[in-house]
Amino acid sequence: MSDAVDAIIGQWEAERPDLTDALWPVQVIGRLQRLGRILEKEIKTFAAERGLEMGEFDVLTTLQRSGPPYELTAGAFRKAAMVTSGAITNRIDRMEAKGLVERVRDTDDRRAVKIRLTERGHEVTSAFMKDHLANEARLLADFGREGSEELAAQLRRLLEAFGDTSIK
Amino acid sequence: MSDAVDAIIGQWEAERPDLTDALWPVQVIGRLQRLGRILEKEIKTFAAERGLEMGEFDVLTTLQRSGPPYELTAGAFRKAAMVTSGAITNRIDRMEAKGLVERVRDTDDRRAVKIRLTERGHEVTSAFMKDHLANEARLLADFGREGSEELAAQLRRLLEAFGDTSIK
DNA sequence: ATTGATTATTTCAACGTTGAGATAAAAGCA
DNA sequence: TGCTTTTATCTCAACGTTGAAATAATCAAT
Repeated sequence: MSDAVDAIIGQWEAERPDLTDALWPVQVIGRLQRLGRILEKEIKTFAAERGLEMGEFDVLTTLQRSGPPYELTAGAFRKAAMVTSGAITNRIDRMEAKGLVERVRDTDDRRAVKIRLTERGHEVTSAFMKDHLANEARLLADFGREGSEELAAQLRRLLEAFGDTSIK
Repeated sequence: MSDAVDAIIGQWEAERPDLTDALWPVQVIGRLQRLGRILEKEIKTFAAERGLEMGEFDVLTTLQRSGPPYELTAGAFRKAAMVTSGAITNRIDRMEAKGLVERVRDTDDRRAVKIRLTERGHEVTSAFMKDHLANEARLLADFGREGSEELAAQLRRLLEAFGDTSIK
């Protein structure tokens, strides 16, 4: 069996035989890139159907899973979402306008801004999380749960090799 | 050992125990998303150091590996790069201004536009491909070549499950 | 041959992110 | 107490992508 990445590697071997021995990383990185893009589109569509931008979706789930008091600083989001500070300001502005989160000035450190999930934000998140997970299960249905767990173990090893060992 | 995704799943189990049985897809999809973002940033940085946008980088490599006559239609790029038609027009405009590619009207089908790699585009691509692959090998160095091949086999299975079996 | 549907690309406004600079508060140190 | 450095967030112009509408050429059917 072969996929799109096999085809790409085959093209390189034909056109640039001098690179043949150096192509092995493409087998992993090329596939991870493709899978990342496919999944991003799927989840973006899911979020859009609920009137949410993907980044907003991210903020809501990050807040809910953080547990009481359901608030995190803007900086914490920046790191969790791997985006710049401008993007976070922008997201929170939009979400505050929608009533999903509210800004609370930290009393100890007045530079910091805590983003708190509102009651409405809580309801919205609770409402879609189950469907979201069902959607992800659907995506992996053909691949199977067993295969998923095997694959997950290897992906964990790779993330560790990249030093991605914390959500902070 | 545990990574950022293990931490995320742990948070969900604590905050939403009702979802525990449905969390298994996150082990795969959460990790693929994180890896995708990490790799995207790495390659974006590599391209930027050579004065290229990531999308431009993509066009150059797609053209070179396609072999003689090093030309493809705009539509072929749209599909290969998984982006919209507007993005392709934009990319080609920029790259044409840089002298990396040129537009050639197809004589058979005059709706179609062939994008052809110029001599200069060829040189630029040849110049960075070796470094690009070395950079990817560096990223996977800790994970190892053997582990990479194992992982690649499973990722291929997953891509096939998603129906990603062609570069067309 | 004419009409309608389809296909390929371009145009363009809206959108979210980036990244540098600005603002402001806190921390470190003399 | 002052002074500098560091930290946290916001501001804003530039940038690339999206997605729908426009343009133009080909195909299909009668």
